[in-house]
Amino acid sequence: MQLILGGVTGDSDSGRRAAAGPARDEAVDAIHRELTAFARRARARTARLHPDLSLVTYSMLDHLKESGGCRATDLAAHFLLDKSTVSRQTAALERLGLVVREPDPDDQRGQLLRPSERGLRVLADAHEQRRASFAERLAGWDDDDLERLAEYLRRYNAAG
Amino acid sequence: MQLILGGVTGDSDSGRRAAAGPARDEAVDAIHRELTAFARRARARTARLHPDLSLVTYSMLDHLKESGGCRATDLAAHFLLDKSTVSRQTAALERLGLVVREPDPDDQRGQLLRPSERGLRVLADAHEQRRASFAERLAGWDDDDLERLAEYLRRYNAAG
DNA sequence: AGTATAAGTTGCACAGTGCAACCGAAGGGG
DNA sequence: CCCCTTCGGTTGCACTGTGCAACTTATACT
Repeated sequence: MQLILGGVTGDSDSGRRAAAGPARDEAVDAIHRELTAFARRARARTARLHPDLSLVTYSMLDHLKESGGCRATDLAAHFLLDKSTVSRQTAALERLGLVVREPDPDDQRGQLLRPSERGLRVLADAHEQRRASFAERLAGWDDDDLERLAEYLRRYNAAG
Repeated sequence: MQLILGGVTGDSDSGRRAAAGPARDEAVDAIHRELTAFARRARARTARLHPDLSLVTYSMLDHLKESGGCRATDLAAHFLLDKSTVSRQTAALERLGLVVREPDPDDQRGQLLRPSERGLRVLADAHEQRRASFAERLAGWDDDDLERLAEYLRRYNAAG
């Protein structure tokens, strides 16, 4: 997923950046508040959409697909989770038949995790449900605004 | 917290809005992915910042301050949580001495919840910590971009 | 070879959550 | 005026997600 955008002032040489001030503080506050509000609701909402696929397992399965398969340790690093948590979630995904394990050819200690056929189908289904829910929420938005918001969020998360 | 902004095309009469297309789908996908990535990390991060004040209790305490005091039921409605969850979280806040209960003068069944003196102090402290962490993350951002992002998020959450 | 390191699993504890059952106080017809 | 409903709140129960620590096994390095 790549976005090629113009118009977002990511070039950090603009003279007005990082100017402390009340307006800026308010913007930071608002971003803080709205992002946490989103975080709070996301968990509750996604739990209802697809019973077998929580927010976490969905994200993991998605990452396995996007990365073309990786080890549990890589998942833990990517999602900033403890390896025990990853171990349990991947075990659950395996029990559901959504991922398959194969020995890592490069390192006999590790296992490569990949989505199974069924995993890919369930993922596509869940993805479509979620995308539809998002699209509905964003229905009234201008294309330019959508692209700017997408780029802002990518920039924000990339910084962390 | 109010932001008065220009430049955000919230007027939904623009001719290019809601035009389905691959670019728009990619933007929606990216927003979906980045927001969930944020949600995933927010919980883990905020848990470390202030041990007594989780993301949930912090948000509740903040809402009690901003609303000037409200009932548990109001918190549940605002945060889309079960009343039992709110009951437990507010009980925890009370045990910590961060909120006080007083009988609701209008309805003897309910109790008004307010931050205590100490609650206000702890809240201000936690707020400052979080704001600093956010400000650091957003240090390289142009003021205009910050305000646009804040407005986008407000608009997004308001729609839900 | 022997030791340190890395991947993964498992036991344990704990927070957050929802549902259902319950209690007590208002409130609204009969 | 009394009963019955409704509403605010608490508690018991179960379940998920999580981290830490201990352990197992396999690799890597000196």
